[in-house]
Amino acid sequence: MTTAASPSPQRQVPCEKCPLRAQTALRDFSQDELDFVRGFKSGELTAEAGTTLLVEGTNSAHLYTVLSGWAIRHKTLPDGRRQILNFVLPADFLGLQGTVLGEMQHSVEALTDMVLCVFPRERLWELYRSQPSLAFDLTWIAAREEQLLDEYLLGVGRRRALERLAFVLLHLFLRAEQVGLTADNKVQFPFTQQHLADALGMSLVHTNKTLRRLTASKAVRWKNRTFEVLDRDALTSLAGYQMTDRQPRPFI
Amino acid sequence: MTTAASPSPQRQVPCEKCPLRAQTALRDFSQDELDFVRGFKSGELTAEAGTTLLVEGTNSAHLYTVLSGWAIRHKTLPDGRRQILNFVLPADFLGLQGTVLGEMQHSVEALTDMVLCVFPRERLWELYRSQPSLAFDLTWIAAREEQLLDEYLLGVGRRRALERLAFVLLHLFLRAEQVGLTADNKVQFPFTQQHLADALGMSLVHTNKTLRRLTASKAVRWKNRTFEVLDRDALTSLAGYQMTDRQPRPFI
DNA sequence: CGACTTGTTGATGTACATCAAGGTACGTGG
DNA sequence: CCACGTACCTTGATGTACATCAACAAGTCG
Repeated sequence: MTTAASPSPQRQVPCEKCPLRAQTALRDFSQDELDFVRGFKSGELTAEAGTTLLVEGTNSAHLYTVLSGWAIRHKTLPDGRRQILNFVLPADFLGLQGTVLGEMQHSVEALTDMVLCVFPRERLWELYRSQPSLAFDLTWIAAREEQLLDEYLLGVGRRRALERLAFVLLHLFLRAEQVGLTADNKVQFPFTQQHLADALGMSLVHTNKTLRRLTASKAVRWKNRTFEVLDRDALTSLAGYQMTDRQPRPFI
Repeated sequence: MTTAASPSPQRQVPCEKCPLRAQTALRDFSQDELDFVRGFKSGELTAEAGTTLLVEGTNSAHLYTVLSGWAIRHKTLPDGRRQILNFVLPADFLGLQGTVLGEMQHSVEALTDMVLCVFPRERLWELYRSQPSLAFDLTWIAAREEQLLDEYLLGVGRRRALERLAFVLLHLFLRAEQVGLTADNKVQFPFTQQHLADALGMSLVHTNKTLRRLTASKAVRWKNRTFEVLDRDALTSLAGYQMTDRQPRPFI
């Protein structure tokens, strides 16, 4: 029962001062876009670590942009086996699938305390009518997510444990770096080895053994969920290759 | 060197008589949308079985809607291991990822002779400016694709061989049914067990053994790539559950 | 010319031996 | 108590090897 670690204590951030906007990896908005988004935003949501933000099988009236914090997107089989589909970081957009398909087909769970920007789903149509560039961004976001899933599917389907682990850790590190969550080639990951196992489609024990093999290679360190990249080239080569974004990333 | 089996011999189908439009599973277009699409369409592409339509790592100037035929979307690791990301059927849309992210991150290969509707990628922006409903459809399509990948990732990561196979076969059968490619609970699948193996993330041998176990269950038959569902409930239960679309499907 | 035989090839089916990954159990350490 | 580390055994999945079977091409014979 920790209290949420909001960036600025209990005051909503006005869109024009959105902390995400400082990120170099994100594209700039025009004044018109900014005005629209300000009107579109209906509030902020502060969620504690452990909260389930979206539940598989339910409808959600909202769309979210993550302002701070980490989450996972996951699905669970009837008998409890769980697959983490991907990790959610600041600037990520949540809930599109629900808009489009009715009820959510996956759940989202906060790994840390989070702050999210909230948009009312029923007004999404206005966005499409009046803001083609933002509409395009939403498609962009969905397509990028799809690309990411392609990559993960390739990994889970065809890569061996060590490559798969190296790939996912490298990818998470790069994403964290993009949004300024790294320092000194280190990140504080908010997840346990069990989470990693669920993302990799492997058992906890095997994940542990593989992680041990990986650290033995001296390319990385893992201590108390602090992940440190010692030799980025070595890690990249263990992972096979790395994914890169080629365009400034939009967000809403 | 077979000649393509076009639906109507060498004559381009006008959009208002698009054969896909007859499908009940697809939504209707307004006159305005129809007019736009007619102008947007730049031609038709006939591709022979075996052709690679889109190549990982290259840019493509076009977007496609599949009018007829089957294809696979796949990725390959440097050492040749291949993962089929999903199967492409009539009414599917191809190329969005490329628009949005620059070069394609996956390849698309025709499994049968195909006819595709071609749209110039550089005019996509007009669609967003003047046709918000079609823009929304594109987002819908991307989100639905994402949902599908979620499901496949869950399967490859967490399901056992038999469930996974049952799930994919059931899913493909249902998709084929939606576009009218089944009769008598039978489909003529255009792919070999090797393709199935690459989609499931398993070896050919194990796929074969698993397929044998599945047919032994009397729920399905598989003979010369003809797939027959004998007991849909049994198959569904082996698969765990089935995916269903809840809304009329758009297409462009 | 047409029917039959032979050779080739690609897709399957099955039998091992082997190995990567899973599962259980029981440690440690914060 | 929960996350992590490891040992030990089990098992699901792989890889190799080889047999079967149908489709198809080429050549042969009546």
